[in-house]
Amino acid sequence: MSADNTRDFVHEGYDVAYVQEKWLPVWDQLAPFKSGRPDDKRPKKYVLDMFPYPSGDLHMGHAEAYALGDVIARYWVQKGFNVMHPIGWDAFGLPAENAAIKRNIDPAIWTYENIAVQKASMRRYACSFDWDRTFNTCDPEYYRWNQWLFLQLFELGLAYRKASKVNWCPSCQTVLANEQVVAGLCERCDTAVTKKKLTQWYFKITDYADRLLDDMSQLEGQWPEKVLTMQRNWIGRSTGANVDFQIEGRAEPVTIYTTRPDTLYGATFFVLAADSDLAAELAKGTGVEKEFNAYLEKIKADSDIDRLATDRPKSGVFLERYAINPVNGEKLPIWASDYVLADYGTGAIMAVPAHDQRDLDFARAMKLPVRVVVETGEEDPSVTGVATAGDGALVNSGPLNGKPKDEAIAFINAQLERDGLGKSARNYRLRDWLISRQRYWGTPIPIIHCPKCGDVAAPLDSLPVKLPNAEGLDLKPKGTSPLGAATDWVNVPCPKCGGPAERDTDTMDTFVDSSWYFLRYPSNTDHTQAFSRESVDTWLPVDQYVGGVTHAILHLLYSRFFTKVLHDMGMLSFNEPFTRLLNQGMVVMEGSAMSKSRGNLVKLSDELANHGVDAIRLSMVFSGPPEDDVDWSDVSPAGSVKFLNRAWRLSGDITSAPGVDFSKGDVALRKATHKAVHDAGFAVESFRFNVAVARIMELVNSARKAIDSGCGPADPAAREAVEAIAIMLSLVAPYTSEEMWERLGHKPAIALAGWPSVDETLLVADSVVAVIQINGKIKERLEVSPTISDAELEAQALAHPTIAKELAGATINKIITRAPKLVNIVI
RNA sequence: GCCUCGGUACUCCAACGGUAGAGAGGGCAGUCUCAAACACUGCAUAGUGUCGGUUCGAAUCCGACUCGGGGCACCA
Repeated sequence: MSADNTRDFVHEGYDVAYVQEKWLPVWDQLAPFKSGRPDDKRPKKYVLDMFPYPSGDLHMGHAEAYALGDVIARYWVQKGFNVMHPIGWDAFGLPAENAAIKRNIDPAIWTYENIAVQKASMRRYACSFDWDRTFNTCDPEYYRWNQWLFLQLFELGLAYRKASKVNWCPSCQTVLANEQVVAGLCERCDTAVTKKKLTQWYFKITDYADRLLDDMSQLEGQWPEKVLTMQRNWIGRSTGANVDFQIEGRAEPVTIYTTRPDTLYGATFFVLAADSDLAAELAKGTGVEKEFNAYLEKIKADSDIDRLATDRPKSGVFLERYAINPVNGEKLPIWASDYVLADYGTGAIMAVPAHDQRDLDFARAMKLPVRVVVETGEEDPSVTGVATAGDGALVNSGPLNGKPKDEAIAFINAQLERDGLGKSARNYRLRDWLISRQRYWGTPIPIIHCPKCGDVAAPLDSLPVKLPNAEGLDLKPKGTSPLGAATDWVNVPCPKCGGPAERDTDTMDTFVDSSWYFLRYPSNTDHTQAFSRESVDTWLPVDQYVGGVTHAILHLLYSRFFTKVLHDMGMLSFNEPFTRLLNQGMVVMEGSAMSKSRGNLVKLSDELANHGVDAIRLSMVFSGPPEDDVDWSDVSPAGSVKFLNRAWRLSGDITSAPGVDFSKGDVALRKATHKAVHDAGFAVESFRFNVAVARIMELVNSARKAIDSGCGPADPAAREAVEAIAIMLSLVAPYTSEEMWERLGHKPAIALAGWPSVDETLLVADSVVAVIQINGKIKERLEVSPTISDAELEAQALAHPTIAKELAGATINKIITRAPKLVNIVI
């Protein structure tokens, strides 16, 4: 038996590794994804993937995210759009610094090496990025504009410095923004966060709280509802009233914030945040000063984790002072407790234990009175221990008696305002964004501290304020910025008075870098400005943003904030940076997140080596809805390889020549083709990529059958089907489809072949199956014309022997007919 | 505790209020082979978390419950 004979039994496949090597240089040369050529008349589409942090090579998570983003970008290119699909690197940050410390090398070297590795991997992964638009945030040409933007915010009063108790990560040895503390732990390293009093730089994002909240109406239906909800929660707007209470023995009144001014008559005590200045002031000189100080020490030692425990008993100290309720003159004992937060509202509250659970818990712990002022019909809170928050008629409340909640709130607000005792107010959970970091590998804050002139902006012509060379600096975290040790760098003359002054030694939170990077891609090589107005007007806002839900609050909120600030500065014409958002899920293994320590890590490089790029991309896209997690143990890359080979073999079977007139082809197969193209396109546009792939698979099956036992390989419809398969497959499997395209007699690049146009007349089926129901139960099926009338279908149904038999002797009450799909006879 | 998304066959997942099964994985059988793998063909898996409601008709809409994921959680 000769080798030639055996080959007949071994089905042909293609050499994945060879094909990958074959096409890359061709694509480099053709640059099918270059955007913004001057004569480009196609309408624009900005498709953006969240840029990666360069920590080592790409992993499975990247492979999923970039596969999905690529399907979208390639789809719009096929649909005739001028797509900008850029990539860059979010290259500042702690991992580089930690790696540098460990290996005693410059973080810059580590970072740029990793970027080179990732970039090469992305190219091999066939990402449709426009490589002429890339940049890294650690390039001085980029972070210079971070500094410029900082100074603009400084000018506007939106960047300011204040001393405050801040979140401190003892492991990272740096401060953290509120958003970076998750359940009391450092977002990055899961270390318990402590508090530290420090003078730090902030961005005044709270000035934009209302707009960040209200403008979300524009994003409704375009962003995942989940993300919008998370942002709303995070901003946490509440409406209520500020009310002034006199304090016995103090000239100045104290203002409290409440969301329930209607319950003012139900206040039975008054609580100050124990760590507030006012609590210390009121405790001073009283008999309980010692006790108060001891309490203060105790709560300072408590971590955020302790504070967040839900079953934590209430604690506090009675200050032996009294506040006067402005509406009824009652004396309310003043307590200091840690259940009131110093930095929310005014750090002081009126306690209404009957209608607030926290106040009730405190009242019960301290044996303080409870007075019901809203009749909700529920049981007495002082008995049940459950505060009643519902609506009802007010009681024990003077002029408010009998009014329902909303009316009472309006009434009391008006009265307080009239009497000068208070007014309606809003509060937010959102705090200003702390941007200083005590680390090396970030953007230096361009401020010079002068003993005479104070905080002075670095002159614009001195930008970028470059990082001092890492060589010779001790980068080990020690709680103060490593930049402080670079004395030559730190000591500069004051730009205002020329006297000796010092640079700010902190660097910026890397979220500053990522808050505007999407504005830079369109004019990434313009080093005279942060971004060119013209290019931004052309390309922005981003039409489609793709990234993980982990950034639902941090990055997306900050980017929206920056966009609004830049809009107000007249630099942007739009308010919201990302028109549409897709959050992809994570890649997990056997139900849990992949990690080295868990021992369930799947290496992307291994998967690519075993199955090839296309099969991995296909597996990611086909695994399920994009927003769901992919469990790698559920997917079969081998199955993807099998399918790609099946599709590829079709391209070798076609015997007609390119350009053949499809309209002469077999109608049945043509219908299958046009339906698949129509449905797959619709599925892609609605992010149901797995369904789009299923439609392609169906067409592959139909084409296989048609070629083997139907119209045959020479029929024009066979070519039409296989060309459509190749083009649709090009979104997911670029190598395979390019190879198919060549075998079909076409020139590269298939990426620019154009999405097949759909002939609407071919979307109508020849016949459909109608069901006949009796009382909603299916009894028979009829093959009918899709254009059959209700009357005709009904007549056919009633005439059907089985139906007629079933109906014999029965009274027909009603017949529902929905031609051409069903008839339901109710008896 | 509050908010939110989800529960469909052995597995991953489809299904404008109208035939529960598109597609895939895994399984079995056949064709091919000396045999196996590949490939091709065929087959099976009666299953919409539970209870109720609306409807001629509910996986789909409504309510309650349950389980699972996610978010928020002393924010007055």
